[in-house]
Amino acid sequence: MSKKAMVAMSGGVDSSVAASILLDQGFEVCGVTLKLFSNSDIDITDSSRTCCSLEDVEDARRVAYKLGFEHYVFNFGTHFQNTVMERFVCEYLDGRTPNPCIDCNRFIKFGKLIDRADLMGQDYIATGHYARIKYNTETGRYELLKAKDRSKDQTYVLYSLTQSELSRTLLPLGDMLKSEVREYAQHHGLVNAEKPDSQDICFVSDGDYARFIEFTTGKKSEPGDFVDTEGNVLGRHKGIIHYTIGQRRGIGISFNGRKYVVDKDAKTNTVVLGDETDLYKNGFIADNVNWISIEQLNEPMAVAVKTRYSQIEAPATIYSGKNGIVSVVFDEPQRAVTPGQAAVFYDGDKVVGGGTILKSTDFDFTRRIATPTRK
RNA sequence: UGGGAUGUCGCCAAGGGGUAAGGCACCAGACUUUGACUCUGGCAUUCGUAGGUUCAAAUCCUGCCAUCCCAG
Repeated sequence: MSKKAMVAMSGGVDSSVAASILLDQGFEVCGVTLKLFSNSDIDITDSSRTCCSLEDVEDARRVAYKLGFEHYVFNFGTHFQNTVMERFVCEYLDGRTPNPCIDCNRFIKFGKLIDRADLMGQDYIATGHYARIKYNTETGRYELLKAKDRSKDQTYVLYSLTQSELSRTLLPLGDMLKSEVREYAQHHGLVNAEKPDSQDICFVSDGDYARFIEFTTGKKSEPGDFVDTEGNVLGRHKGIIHYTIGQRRGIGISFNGRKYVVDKDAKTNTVVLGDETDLYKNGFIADNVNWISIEQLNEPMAVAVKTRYSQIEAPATIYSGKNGIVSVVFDEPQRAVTPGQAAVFYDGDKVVGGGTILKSTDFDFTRRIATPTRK
């Protein structure tokens, strides 16, 4: 009897091709599209949004119909609001910079969806992510590996997957190039073969996430002071949620050269501006760590770290600390390490694990102590 | 009121007779399943103002206006 796989279908090419491939491989496939919010609830009037719109559901349904398998729509709206959206807003208000896509994967696509798949007697869930999962017989652990198509690799947003989630997940596109996926879609006459890749935060219209936060909380963000690294006031900012570490544009004040947001302080509602060189930090500490290739970090380990989605990883050493905290020391200082963003540790192609950046640190090599950069 | 200095894009700023550099800011694209960064492109028919000299003036001359500094 063939295994059952439930494919999370966004309506885009990737997940559609993933479903088709599983069918080729002999799985008993069903498709599911997640309804995460309705545009009108969150003040989106632009009907061309590419996530959760009616067109997307229709695209997924048409692919399912063409390939001949069942298609369902699950309404995860409340859950999405209580986890992804809520956290997104709170994080920004606290002066951090969240990555909602990672939360969505953790809580929705691989959390809630697996629960639902269980109820429906499914053996696996599958998605159109570009990454690979392999079982290592020596360590007895499921490993998350980079995709064949390095330019599309999505291991960064999947670092939070647990062993049990990995054991139940199929990622059929891990060994394919994006161009091959598009070709496949064309040969099989899938309606969305030419559909543009999705991007930006799905629940925010026209990229104005600050407006979303203000709409959700019903409050305008509080203007405050821009200060330099010495604490001198340089001007007024339009609310701390509008800025993130490393940001240059939108400051609205001209200086001799380029200035960047170097730090934010939610308590004093202050945004610190400085030069590019002020952005480089020697390390950081992370919490909420999830280990994948190892069970736990017993001794310092040399890894390559990614502190943002589109970034070349940097060599570093990770040390385990108290309460599951991990401290990371870069071989070379790295630019704009931002609290709230995910840090993912790699050992070659393998994801060792990852966590959330708590704060950057300046490691003083002469004193051999890691100190917080600023308070 | 004397004396001095300065007025070139929203900000800073080159240019000192030959037909308006550059930086910042801003805008638009590209890149991107987060926020950013980055990249590419756009951005003064005009140089406080009114005249004059010249083939030609932001650049020289004159008046006026404005701002700043020093005196009293």
